[in-house]
Amino acid sequence: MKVLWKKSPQTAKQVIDQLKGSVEWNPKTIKTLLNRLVNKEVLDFTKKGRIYEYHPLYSEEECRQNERNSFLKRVYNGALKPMMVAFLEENELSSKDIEELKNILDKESKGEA
Amino acid sequence: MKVLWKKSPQTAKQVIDQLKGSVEWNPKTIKTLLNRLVNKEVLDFTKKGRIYEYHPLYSEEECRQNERNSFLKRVYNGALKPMMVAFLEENELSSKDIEELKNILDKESKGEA
DNA sequence: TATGATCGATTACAGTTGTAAACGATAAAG
DNA sequence: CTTTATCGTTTACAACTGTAATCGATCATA
Repeated sequence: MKVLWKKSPQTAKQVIDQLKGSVEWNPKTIKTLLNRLVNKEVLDFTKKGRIYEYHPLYSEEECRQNERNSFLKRVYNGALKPMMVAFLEENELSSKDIEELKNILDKESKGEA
Repeated sequence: MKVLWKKSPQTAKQVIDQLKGSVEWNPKTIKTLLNRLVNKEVLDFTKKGRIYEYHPLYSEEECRQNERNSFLKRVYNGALKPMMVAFLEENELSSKDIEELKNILDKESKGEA
């Protein structure tokens, strides 16, 4: 539902058109979802005549941060390293990515005396 | 609900006792949950007389793996490196952990020629 | 101005989850 | 043997989610 993160504000019709092709939802369904997101206070809108322009109340990065924290807590009880190890062990990374991650780790170890 | 991962099999009563203190659920509630987990085929049981001993059908690590994959896909569209970077940037790691992670990364870069 | 298309709001309805009580069978206690 | 406590099973019910149709108002069109 967060086609609105790519561009905002957008009217319901615009959102529906965006989603056409990517998912197979009835336009009615999308209206309902927009409505519910407004009720949950994650979207807001401004009236342009009788038409609403919707816009997100939270950035994609804010949501990701929430997701990261809750995932880490729920699945790993907050233990970061074991989680990192598991991800590293089951996914392949390009050597470039590996270098970049090592650089970040280096910076971290400097950050704390 | 996965006190059963720590020790299994266990009867409903044992599970209830385990949970006493950690969470505030009515024993009835716990029975319901056990039942639903059996229906969802994530728990199974063997009858000991009229009492059931429950045991998990999937290991904790199997579930974690699922959680990891769905999280990575859902929140990061499967892109591992950005996810790693975000986790590293918002959490502190001990220098020991940092070293260990770097070692793993080293091994990975050797693993692929 | 009457009519049909379109908007957002309201209502629908099945499935899942949180939280538990009621029910029927059996084992334990008197 | 009767009463009571204890099992697992079934039923309850509200909130939330997936998926949409309907309704009342308004805008566009004939």
